[in-house]
Amino acid sequence: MLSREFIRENVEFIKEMLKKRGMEGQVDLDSFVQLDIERRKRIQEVENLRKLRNETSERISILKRKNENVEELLLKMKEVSDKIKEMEISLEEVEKELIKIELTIPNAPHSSVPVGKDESANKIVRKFGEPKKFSFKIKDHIEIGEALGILDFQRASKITGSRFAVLRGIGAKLERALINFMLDCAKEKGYEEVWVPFMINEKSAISTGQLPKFREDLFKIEGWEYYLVPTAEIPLTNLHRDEVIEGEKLPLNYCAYTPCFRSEAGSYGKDVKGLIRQHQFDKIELVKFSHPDNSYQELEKLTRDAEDILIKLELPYQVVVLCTGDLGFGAAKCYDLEVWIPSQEKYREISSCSNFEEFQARRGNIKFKTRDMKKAQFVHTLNGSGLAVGRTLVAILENYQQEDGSLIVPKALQKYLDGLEKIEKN
RNA sequence: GGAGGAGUGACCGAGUGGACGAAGGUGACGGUCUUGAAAAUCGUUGUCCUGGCAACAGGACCGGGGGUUCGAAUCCCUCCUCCUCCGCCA
Repeated sequence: MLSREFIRENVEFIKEMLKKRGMEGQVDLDSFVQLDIERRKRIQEVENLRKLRNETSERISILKRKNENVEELLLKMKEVSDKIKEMEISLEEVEKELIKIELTIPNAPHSSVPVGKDESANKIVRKFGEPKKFSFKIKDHIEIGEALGILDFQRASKITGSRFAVLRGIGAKLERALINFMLDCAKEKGYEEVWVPFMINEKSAISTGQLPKFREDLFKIEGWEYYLVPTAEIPLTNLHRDEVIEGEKLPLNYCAYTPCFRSEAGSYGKDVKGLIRQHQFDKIELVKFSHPDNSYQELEKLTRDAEDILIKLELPYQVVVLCTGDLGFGAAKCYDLEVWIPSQEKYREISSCSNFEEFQARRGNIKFKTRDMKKAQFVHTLNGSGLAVGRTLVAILENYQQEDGSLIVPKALQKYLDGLEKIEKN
C-alpha cells in the first residue's frame, strides 16, 4: 500500500504508474481524491464536537461536585452526543470506501524496472549454463516419471482431481530430498528456518497483498475465515505483523518449507499436464525484512541465494527482470529465475524474487526502530522462492534423463538419497 | 464439547464511571557523582489522525467490535486470543 499522503500529492504520478502497469482505468483515483477531501472535512467537524463534549463533561463533573444544577447542560449534551454518533457513522463510511480503493492500488515500480506491456518486455539479466544437447529423442517429465514408476497422475485425479500428483518410492523421496537440500542451502546463507501454519487468516493475506484483489486464487476453508497458504511468503512476512523490530537486528532472514495451494483460476488450458502447474506444490520460501536504505542490495543477495541452488544442481537457467506490465501487484521490482525445460525448449519460471519496499509493511504495520531513531519507520520486505520444488523436480527429470530411460541424480542431491547416483526402473 | 480465569504503554503491573494517556516499577536515553564503571540520584521516554511552514493546538487509542451514559480502561453485550480444570482425541 502506498501512503495516503503520497497518493494525495501524486495523483498524476499514480495515473502514469498505472498506465505503465497496464492497469489504466482500473483504480478509481478521482473518487479517492474526493473521498479523501470529504474524510478530512468530516474529521474536523466531528473533532470539534468531541472537543465541546470533552470540555462540557469536565464542567459537569466540577459543577456536580459543587452540588450545582446541571440539568440544562445534560440535556444539551445529550443532543451533541447524538450528533457525534451520527457523524462518526458517516465518517466511517467514507473511511471504508477510501480503504477499499487504497487496497486496489498496486505498488509503484522501481525506477530501474523496464517499462513494457507484457512478458515480452522482460529483460534477461544473466544466464547460467547452456541448454544441454541430447543425442537421443528426449521425453518430457511425465513420460519419464511414469515410466520410472515415480509419478502417478491418474491415481491422484482419482483421489482428488486434476492438477494433483502422486509421487511414489524414490520419487517421493526425491521430493523430500529437494526440500531438505534447499532448506540446508538457505540455512547456510543465514536464513532462520521456520515452521509455520499452512492456513492463514484474512488479515495476513491482506498484509502481503493477496487479498482483497486475488481472492479467487485462494482455497478457502468452509465455515472459517481461513485460507490454505498459496505461498509461505504470507506466514513468514506476517511473523512480524504489528511489530516494531529492533533496527540493529536488520536484516532478518527467514526460510520456510510449506506446501502451497492455488486454485489456478484463470489458467485453464495452461500447463494442464504434468507437474508444472498444480493445485498443490511444495516450495521453500526466503523472506527478508530489510532496512529501507539497502533493500535493493538485499534483493540482489536474495536472488543470488536462490540462484545458487540451481547452480549446485547444475541446471541451466536465466535471470529475468520483469517489466512494469508483468510485475506483481505488490512488488516494486522482481527477478524471475527461469530454468531450462528441454521438452518445451523453453526457460520456465522456477522462482520469483521481489522487493516490496514499504508496500506490505504498511499494510501489515511492520516497523523498525534503531536507538538513535526518534520514530519507528516501515521496513522493506522481500521474498523469493528458493525454490519451487515441483518445478525443480521437473527440471531434474528432464535435464538428467538418459537414453535408456534412467535418471542420473545430481551430485548435490546424492547425499540426501543415501548416495544414490542413478534412478532406474525397478 | 463443558466449567472457570485473564487480556492495560517496549516489558512487568496498579487502576471506586468524572482530577486517567493512565500510578509504581523494569528497560532505554540524557544529566549529576566517579579516573572509568557499578551503585546512588534527577530528568526524558507511546502510536495514529486532523489543522499548521513550524512552534504548537485538537482528536482518537487500555485485545477487536457494538451498547448504556452528559462522560467508559472502569458497567452491559458480542467476538478473538491466552491460561487452569474436566471430557474426547493423533
